[in-house]
Amino acid sequence: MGLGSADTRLLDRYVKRKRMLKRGQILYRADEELTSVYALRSGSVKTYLSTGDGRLQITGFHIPGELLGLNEMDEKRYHCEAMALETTSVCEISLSCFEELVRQIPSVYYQMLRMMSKEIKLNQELMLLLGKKNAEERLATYLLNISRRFAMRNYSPTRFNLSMSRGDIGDYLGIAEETVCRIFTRFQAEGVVTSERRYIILNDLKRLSDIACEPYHYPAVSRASPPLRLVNLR
Amino acid sequence: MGLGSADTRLLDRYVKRKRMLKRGQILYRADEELTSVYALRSGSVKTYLSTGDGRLQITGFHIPGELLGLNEMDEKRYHCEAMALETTSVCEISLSCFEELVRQIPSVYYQMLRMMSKEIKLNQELMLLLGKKNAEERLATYLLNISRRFAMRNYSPTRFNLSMSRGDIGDYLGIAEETVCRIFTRFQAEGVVTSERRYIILNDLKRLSDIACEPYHYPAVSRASPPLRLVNLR
DNA sequence: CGGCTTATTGATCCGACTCAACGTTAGTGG
DNA sequence: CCACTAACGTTGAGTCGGATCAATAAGCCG
Repeated sequence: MGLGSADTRLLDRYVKRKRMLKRGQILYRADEELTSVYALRSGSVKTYLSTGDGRLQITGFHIPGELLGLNEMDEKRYHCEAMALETTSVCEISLSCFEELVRQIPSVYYQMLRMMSKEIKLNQELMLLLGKKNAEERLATYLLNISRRFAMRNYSPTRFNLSMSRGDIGDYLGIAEETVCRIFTRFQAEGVVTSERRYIILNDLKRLSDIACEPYHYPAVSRASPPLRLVNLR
Repeated sequence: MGLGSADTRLLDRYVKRKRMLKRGQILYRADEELTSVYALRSGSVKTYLSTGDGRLQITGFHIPGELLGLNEMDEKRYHCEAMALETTSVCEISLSCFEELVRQIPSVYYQMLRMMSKEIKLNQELMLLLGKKNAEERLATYLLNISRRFAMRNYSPTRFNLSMSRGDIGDYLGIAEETVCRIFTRFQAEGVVTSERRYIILNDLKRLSDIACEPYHYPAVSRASPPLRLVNLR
């Protein structure tokens, strides 16, 4: 199902160059022609869409191992803008090289479908959140998603550092920065989480699940197949 | 890029059976195993996700020519529930048949990527709407999207019948049914639209674009490549 | 150390929700 | 074909969650 290590090594030959981004630097802009796809090696990236008058909606936070730019097959043009949240390293793979790769390793095609399918699901969950949940439910849902994501990578599901600001969280959850703060304070007062700026401890996953209005999953159940790794991380 | 008519005829052999649905009937449920994909022939379908306590978010309205169930490659399990909005006819294609088809016509693979890519873009636009737009902007955006969709199929972009109720529109736009009504009334008072229950006339596309906070496109510019037709319609 | 970004808290206000009532339409069964 | 009924659409009144504006504190980077 995944690529073997031989495939990974083969891929190394296709990698054009590594790029380092500092916090706030832009990887690509909306409407720009799609020339490359990017594999994230370290750091993190936000992608977002904006209205004509400057309001923006963050559509996703991306972490090492993920591939950026593959959702754009339809028009060969980036739809979102992508910005580094911290010092970030990506591998740039030119589109022609990537297409050559797909010819050599056809299973990548199927992997792409799976990745896009997963993205669609994530997006739909986010729509449910944006359309129907209140601010508390939004933040609880968000913290649980982060937690699962860390658990999947064998990091602690209950203690972690966020790479995004309160404002970014708000722009992702469709609420104001101030509301994010207030609810962090409220959760802290109730003992559900401990938060010291970007360092977060989740004290009660069960209660968070209740607040988020989601069924409770015991942490670190990673029955799902591992994500596709196109590059060696770090 | 698209399938030829020979391919379409070939596909006919793979179509297992046609299903007729009446308004309110369910095509598939969330968490059900993915056994078939469905090509919509006539009518319309809504897909939606729901929270544990019954709130729901409509993730899309689907019209003839579209393929349902292809977003589920990741876990081979439907993620949304799909319900007919009116009397609707679909072609059921079993998953094994579809996989056989893909082997015989590899271009379908690429088409699937394009379709999913387009869906991701639509979903992201909807996220921006849900996260950052007010009720007026939401309804204006919605009416314009419908209009473009009709224009693409050579129907009138300014006069049409909606197949969904006010409640459905609200559940799609993340606002209450009553709010949808009020804003229809307001738009009507301002002369931007004329609405007689589900029959809608858009009197001023330019003004709608301004309200929606989107750049104005002259109607019926369909430079985009036509959608994939897997079945003959009607 | 100084300037800048980020985080937090308070006060006020408003858009949209909820609840409720009522008119209208379409669908059903006799 | 008509009467009945349930679903749909509309409008009003009152309320409230979260936005906005504003001020201050706390880190962070050069």
